[in-house]
Amino acid sequence: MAKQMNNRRIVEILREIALYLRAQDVAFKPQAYEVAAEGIAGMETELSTLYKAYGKKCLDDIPGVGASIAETIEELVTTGNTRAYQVLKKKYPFDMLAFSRIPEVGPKTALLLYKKLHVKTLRDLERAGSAHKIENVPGLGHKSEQKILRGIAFLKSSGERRIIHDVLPFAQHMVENLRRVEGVTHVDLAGSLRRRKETIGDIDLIATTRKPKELIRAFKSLPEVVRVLKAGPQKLAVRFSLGLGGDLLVLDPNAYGTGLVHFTGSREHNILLRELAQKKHLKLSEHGLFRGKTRLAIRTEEQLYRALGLQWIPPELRVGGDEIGLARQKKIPALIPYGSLQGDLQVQTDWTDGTASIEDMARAAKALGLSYMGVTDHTKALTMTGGLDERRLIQQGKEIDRVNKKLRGLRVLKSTECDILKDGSLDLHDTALKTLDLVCVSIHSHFALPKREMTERIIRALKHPLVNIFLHPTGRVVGRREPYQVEMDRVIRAAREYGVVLEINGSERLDLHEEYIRQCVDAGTKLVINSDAHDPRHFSHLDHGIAQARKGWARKADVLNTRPLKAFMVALKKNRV
DNA sequence: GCCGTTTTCGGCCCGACTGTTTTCAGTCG
Repeated sequence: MAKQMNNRRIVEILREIALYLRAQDVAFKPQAYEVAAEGIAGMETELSTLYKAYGKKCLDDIPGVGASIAETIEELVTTGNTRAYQVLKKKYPFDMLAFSRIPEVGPKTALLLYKKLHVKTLRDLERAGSAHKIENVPGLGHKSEQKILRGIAFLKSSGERRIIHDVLPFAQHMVENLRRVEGVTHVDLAGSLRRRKETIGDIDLIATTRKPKELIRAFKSLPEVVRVLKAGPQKLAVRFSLGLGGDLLVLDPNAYGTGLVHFTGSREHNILLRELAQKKHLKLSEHGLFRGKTRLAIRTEEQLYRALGLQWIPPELRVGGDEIGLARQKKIPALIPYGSLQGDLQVQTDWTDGTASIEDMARAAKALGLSYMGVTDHTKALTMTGGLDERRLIQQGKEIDRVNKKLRGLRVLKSTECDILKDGSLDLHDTALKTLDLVCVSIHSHFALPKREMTERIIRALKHPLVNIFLHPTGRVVGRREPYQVEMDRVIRAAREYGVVLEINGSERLDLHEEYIRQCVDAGTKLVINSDAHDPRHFSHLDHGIAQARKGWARKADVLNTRPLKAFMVALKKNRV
């Protein structure tokens, strides 16, 4: 194997090839490269490892990857480069990917800038703009130059996508304010926020109103809106104070369903829907579903999907993969509903690195409608958090007894986030673990073990007869830490075999990734969704955990903490063989 | 370059907005 080729780099190369092809007006191929790139972008498993294990046939199941792109990927994985890309790069040696990230600059403009100004990097381009060279390029002008310079400044300051945990509350606050504007009948989130992608690149809001001018004025004057980029009667593009851009789309109330689908996306999902409509001799756009010039009476999303012969598809599944085929066969399951959790099995307190007492955390959990909560403070191997040893753990049990006596309506469970040591043994003695209601385990050290060794280490821990739940199973933190190297298919099978439940962690870890959740669902490996709260405010993470589960096609029955305490404990013990 | 509930060949999504243009191309979602 040559240079390490990770999925991120493969996706970049496929996207850049697509841009070069678009710039040269090549028909249809760019779309093919983009679809393949999106398919790979949604995977958590590295193609290079899949390829090592299964060879080229591991590429068969990726939507949009056919014979030719499969060869390209094989070339990338084995040699670290590909002929198709090298040829393009040699002909046009400039940073196409970076230029195209500038708002309002696409592949054609990017290529034009390179050809006329011989600029290769963003820095070159910025210099050319400052020297007023861009405005003299035929087809561009002063306004374009200003826009490009502003765009580059924006790129420098914003740093691309943000985690949904930061963006969702920000966007919901705007939605609430806009709903109060006179004449407004609907305001909703659309785009990647509604699909609950783990990172968000822009914020899309959609609305209907009897008084469009009032709504547009109110939107422009929101404190969150710092700059208006475009302002038509139906569409406004702005930049928000969070450092992201976004749109407000004002829809015809008679076409709210089709508008909602259109602006929810994904782009790839929409293309598949419109192709399907076309095959039925219909035309689909944000304005409705049309037969000839007549608009069919479609008011809701459900009606639209039905008219296309499909089950309604929840936004979280609209990725442009296999969801449309399964919807045609009526095989979209009832996903786990938001708000359906009855307990939270991972909560830290001020006994270690949490900010609040057991009692305060319990009251916060109860206020959110939960009826049980597991206290999972760290164990002694994690010295920097003041992890508990056996003696302190038993002391903590007494405090939990005290809180349980005092508190009605919520049961605090004695638990632990027990460290899995390097060799797969546990950080606490069985005698202490036996005093607990349930035992959770996780990894916080030796992240860099070779894959085989890491897998054996984890499986040894799962085999331990007292272990119930494996927390944040891959160690990832969105945007900050890559997952450790581990054979997840083996872990998922072992969890099922030994009756251990895998956690979906709703904090900024979002661990498990949805790809593995779907594998768990298929394998019959049970799941729980936890907040990993270190503070009373963190129970809101549960919602992100549910979104994650939904993206992984999980149903209520797959997630054990949707059950009342008694049934949960029965399922947890029965799950153990 | 991909794909199949009319297809292994012949198709391949739709409209709003802007800028630099005298009628349209490029970008975006």
